[in-house]
Amino acid sequence: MPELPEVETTRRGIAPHVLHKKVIEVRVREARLRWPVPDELPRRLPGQIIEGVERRGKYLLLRTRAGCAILHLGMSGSVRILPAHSAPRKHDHVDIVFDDRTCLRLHDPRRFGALLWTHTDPLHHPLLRQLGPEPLGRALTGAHLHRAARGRTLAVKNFIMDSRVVAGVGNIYANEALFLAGIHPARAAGRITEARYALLAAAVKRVLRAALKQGGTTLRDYYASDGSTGYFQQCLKVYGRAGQPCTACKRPLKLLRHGQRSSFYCSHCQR
DNA sequence: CAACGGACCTGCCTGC
DNA sequence: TGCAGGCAGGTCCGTT
Repeated sequence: MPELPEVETTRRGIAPHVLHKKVIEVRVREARLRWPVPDELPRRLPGQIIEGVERRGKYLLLRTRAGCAILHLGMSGSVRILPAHSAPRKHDHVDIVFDDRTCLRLHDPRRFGALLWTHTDPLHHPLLRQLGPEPLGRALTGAHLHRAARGRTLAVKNFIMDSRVVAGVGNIYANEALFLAGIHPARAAGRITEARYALLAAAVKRVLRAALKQGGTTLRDYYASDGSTGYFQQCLKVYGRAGQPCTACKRPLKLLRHGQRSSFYCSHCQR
C-alpha cells in the first residue's frame, strides 16, 4: 500500500491521535522486521510524550524529548489507532500504547517495514541522511533532476526512483509521472533535456498531489477495517494497464520488466 | 563510482 | 481441491 501519498495520509490520520500523548508501553510481538526492532524502543519510549509526527520521504518520525522512533511501512505495512486491549490479528507486530488506553498498532505481513529508534537527529540517521529533496517541496525542479542526471546512463525510471535523487517516488508514481511528462521509462537519464525534466518534476508533483487528495477520502474510514481498496486506481493512466488502450492515443499500453519492477508506458506518447 | 541482481517476507492470483 | 509458480506498492547490500 504505502507510497508517499499513503504515508502522508497515514501521518495525517494518526497525528491527532498520538500528538502530546504519553507512551506507557511498547509491546513487540514480532521483532523481525527489515531490521530487528531494537530493545531501546520498549526501553526508552515509555514515559515519553509524542511531540511531533513528521514524514521524510516514506519514513514516519515520532519525535520525543528522549529520541525519535523511525517507522517505514515497506511494501505491506500499515498502522491503526485501536483500543489498547483489542485483540491483535495475525501480523500485528508492534503496539505503542498510550496513557489514554489507545495504541498505535503496526501491521506488516511481509515484514519489509522497519521500526527503529534514534536518540540523535533522525534526519542524520543513515537511512535518512542520503535522501534527496521532498518531491512536493520547492527543491524538486527540472534543474535539480537535470543536474543529478548528468552523465548517467541508467533508465530514467530507475533514476527517479532513486531516493538520493528525490525522496519517496515509488514504482506506481514513477510510471504515472513519466506518462504525464511524455518520457519513455527506459530512456537514459543523462540524455534528457532540462526542459523535459521540468515537465517531469511538475508531473511528479501533480500525480502525488492528486493521489494525496484521494488519500483524504480514506482518512474518513480510517478506523474501518482495512481501507485497502483501490481508491486511487481509477486515476491511474498506465500502472497495471498493460494491453489496455492509452487514455491519450488509444493504442495498447506496453509492459517492460526490468529486474523485478514493471514499467507500464505508451510507446507512442512516451519517447 | 555506476549498475545490476539478490535478499528480505507473506499473500494472492493463475494455471495445471 | 491442491499445488507450483509468478507477482506485488521498498530499498539495502554485495558483486561485478
